[in-house]
Amino acid sequence: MSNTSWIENKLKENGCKLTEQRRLIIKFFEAEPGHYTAQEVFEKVKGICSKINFSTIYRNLELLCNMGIIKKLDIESGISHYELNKPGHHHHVVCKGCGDMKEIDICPCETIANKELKAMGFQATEHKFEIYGYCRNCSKK
Amino acid sequence: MSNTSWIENKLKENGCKLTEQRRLIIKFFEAEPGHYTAQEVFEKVKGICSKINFSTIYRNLELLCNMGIIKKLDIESGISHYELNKPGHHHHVVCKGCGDMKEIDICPCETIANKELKAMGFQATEHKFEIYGYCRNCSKK
DNA sequence: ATTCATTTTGCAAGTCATTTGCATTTACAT
DNA sequence: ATGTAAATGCAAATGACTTGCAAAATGAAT
Ligand SMILES: [Mn+2]
Ligand SMILES: [Mn+2]
Ligand SMILES: [Zn+2]
Ligand SMILES: [Zn+2]
Repeated sequence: MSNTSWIENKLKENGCKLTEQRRLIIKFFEAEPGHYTAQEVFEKVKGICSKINFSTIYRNLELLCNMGIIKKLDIESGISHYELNKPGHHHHVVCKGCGDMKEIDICPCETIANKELKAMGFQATEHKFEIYGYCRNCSKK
Repeated sequence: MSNTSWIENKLKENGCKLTEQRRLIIKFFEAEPGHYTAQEVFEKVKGICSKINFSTIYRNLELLCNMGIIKKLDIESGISHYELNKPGHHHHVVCKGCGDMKEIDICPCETIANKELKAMGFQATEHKFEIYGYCRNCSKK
């Protein structure tokens, strides 16, 4: 009766093996919700399993993305962030000062975009909405 | 009395020199409005000025971005697109089938996001809003 | 517990877009 | 025509990410 998360069950169901590395990556996302780069995941897991390799991180991040367990965010040009894939969806407010990423639930598609899309015969599958600027702390110089 | 564009004037005002390469890059964006990768700009300009180098393309794209003449778009993970920076701003609807990028003028910030941002004391400077999916042609399989 | 097919890993090397250092060339004010 | 700052071409470097492959680990079947 280990405290196996739904994630680990989902992996098993799909014929994936539960390696220490994989467990640690998952545990990290579950224990410290946030938006992380592959580098950050690597460093965190490396603290516990020092033999882990970067390619293992990438391979597992991709696997977890494909299974819908985590989500890849292209917030910053040239570097991906990953977050646990919560039900529903949300958008981000990103501070260019401290890098903090807050989440917002307002969604442009529900309110304004959908009718425009229908008019142009476009089948939308996903969308991105991010706001950049300075948070309260960073803007008070 | 050459038909010098406002862009070339702006460059001169800032002490930039008008090289053939620079002129050609600008002319391309003006003559064929669209959303281009550095590669695409390179190929187009190379057709006229065969000695042009990729680093010249990148250096000029950055320069033109910094001067607000063109805009860098991070639509696709890992590859930047550039477009002429029109007055006002707009957003994009991107077809995952044919790659076509249509522009839309509806803006989530004007209608919904601004009050939320004010409430959280966030000073927004920019935002991104993109919709992905399949255009009329691509979705009729 | 042992066996074994299959999956996963570590490692090293490879991509690919973009950047950088530097010697040479070019633009343009004088 | 000259001088100087700016820009270019070239080659090498970067940095995030990917891939091939032999060795190791997992877990289902004995
Ligand atoms: Mn989030
Ligand atoms: Mn556009
Ligand atoms: Zn949304
Ligand atoms: Zn907008």
